[in-house]
Parts: sequence; structure tokens; C-alpha cells
Amino acid sequence: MKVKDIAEAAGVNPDTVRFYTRENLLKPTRNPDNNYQQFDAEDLRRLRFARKARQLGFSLPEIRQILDQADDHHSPCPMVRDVFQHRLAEVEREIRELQQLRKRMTSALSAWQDMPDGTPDGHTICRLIEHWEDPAPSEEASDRGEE
Amino acid sequence: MKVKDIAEAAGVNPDTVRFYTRENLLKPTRNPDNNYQQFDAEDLRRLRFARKARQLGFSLPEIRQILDQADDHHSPCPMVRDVFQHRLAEVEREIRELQQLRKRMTSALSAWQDMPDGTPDGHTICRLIEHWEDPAPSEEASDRGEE
DNA sequence: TAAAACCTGTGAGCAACTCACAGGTCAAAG
DNA sequence: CTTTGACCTGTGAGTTGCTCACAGGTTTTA
Repeated sequence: MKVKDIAEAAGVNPDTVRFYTRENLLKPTRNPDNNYQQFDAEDLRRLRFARKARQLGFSLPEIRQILDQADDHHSPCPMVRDVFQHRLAEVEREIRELQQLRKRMTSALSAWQDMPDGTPDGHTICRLIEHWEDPAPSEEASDRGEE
Repeated sequence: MKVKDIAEAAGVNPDTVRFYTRENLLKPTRNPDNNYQQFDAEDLRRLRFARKARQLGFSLPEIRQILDQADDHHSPCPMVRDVFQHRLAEVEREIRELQQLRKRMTSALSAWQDMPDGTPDGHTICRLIEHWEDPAPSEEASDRGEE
């Protein structure tokens, strides 16, 4: 299989295949005649695996680590379980934050229903946004030193 | 006010102030003696406005557009309302996607409870992730040409 | 008066691709 | 048999919104 073939088989952009190869997630052999990269079924498995892992929120370094461990015949699964748990917690945090944001947005929208547009007068840039109230910073975030 | 002063007043990193200045969101005057940037209350308003708008999901180009329109004494509010509506819809889409992701993650987790780790054997990289089922691609996304 | 803390502009780094470019290779059509 | 078009190669840059690093100038503090 050449780049385009494996890319189509996995449903990704050929440039993504090249990128993953550069990043050592895929290790194709070379055709000595023309220096083309040759991918086999194992590479396709790795590529599909990488894409699934990406969907789950694993980073490329994490995926490379899993793949490398698998190459060394170490089971990466305990690590996967661990990262996965963290990832799930983070997804839930993201959901909570977005829900808060949505709440603030909808209440701002309804408040804006009654406000005139108003031309900027040197004091007010846009009342719609200046009317916005800062959310109270969340404790989890500041606990972990985030901004 | 110098960079550090306005940064502290707005609760941002001084480098963010410099960055926004480079991006023409802030237009401080210069002290001719030492070439230092001088920010006034109006700049602080703009900076705070920009930060609020960022929290609402506006991009820097959008914010610059609003600010420039305000400079020209055009009311940016109708545009703000418009972008805001789009932004709200997008936030809601993100929430739906994350909720689907969480659902898939939790069901995968419970399925994994019963699975042994298993050492990679050349056919299986990590059963935990290979067991993962691809979600059906959402129609909205493919409708709009997203990936 | 010297060190510490600030200022300046510029350039690079982050994540995960995506695209562009210039040149080499190959399959089918004329 | 040659041309054309589609593919391949590696590399470098662009995306977003900062953040950090660097080298050198200025101001404040001890």
C-alpha cells in the first residue's frame, strides 16, 4: 500500500499519514526502486488504532508511547486504562464548563433583548458585551493552577 | 499605565498585553523619552472588553473588527448579536458532541471491566481501544464539510 | 552605584494537522 | 514512445491565542 491507499483505507488525509510517519507512529518500509513508502496491514491497524485513540482524546505522544510499548511486547493496557480515566474526567469538566457558558450566554441574550444597540460614544464600546458578567472563577481550575 | 500595570488591572499576562498591542487591539501612545507604551483608561476598557469577548468565544479578528467599528463610531452591536447567536449554536453543538463522547467512554469503560489486559501478540495492539466502536459520523458535521 | 525589576522588539514553541512547493516516478492515452 | 496527469518525495510554513526566551535599554530601589 502506498500513502494514498492506506489513507483512504483509514479515512484520513494522506498528509496525516505522512505526518504520522514523520512522528514515528507509522514505520513503513521503503521500496528500494523508487524510495516510496510501503504500508502493510499492520500499519493500517496502527493507523486505525491511532485514529480511535485520537477520538478518545489521547495525544500523539501518548499514542506513540502505547504503540512503542506494544512493539516491545509490553501490554500498554494498564496505562491506557489510566489515561482513559483522566481523559473521561476532563471531558466531564469540559462539559460542565460549556454548560455554564451556555447558561451565561442564554441569559445574556435574553437580557439583551431589551437593550438598544447604542452607538459607541467613547465610554461604551458595546453595551451588549460590557453588560456581560464575569463568571466566578471555578475552584477546580484555580486549584490546579489553570487560568 | 505601563504594560505591567494594565495587565494587572485586567488580570492578564503582560505578554498578552504586548500581543494584543501587536495585533492592533490596543493602541497605546508612546512616551517619547523612553519609548515605553502608555495605556489609559480607555485601553483598559478595551482590554477588559476583549477578554470578555474571548470568554464568549469571539475570535481576535472578530474582536478587532468590533473595536475598529467602535472607533469609527459605527455601532458594532448588531454584528455582535449575530456572531453571538452563531457562537451559542456552536457551543451547544460542542456540548452535544462531548456528551456523546462521554457516553461512548463510559460504556467502553464498563465493557473493559471484564476484559483482561492481554499482551500484544502482533495482531492486537491494545484490545481496550480496538474494542472501541466508531461513532456514526454526525450529519451536521458532514453537511458543512467538516471532518 | 549597582542590582533588581521593568521596558523594548523579535522570534520561537505549543497541538495536530493541513497545505504549498519543487522535483521525481509511474500508468494509461495518444 | 512520448506526453499528460496523478501520484510520490521531503521540507517548510500556516493555523489560533497566547506564552516564553533572548538581548539589550531604562528605571527604581537599596
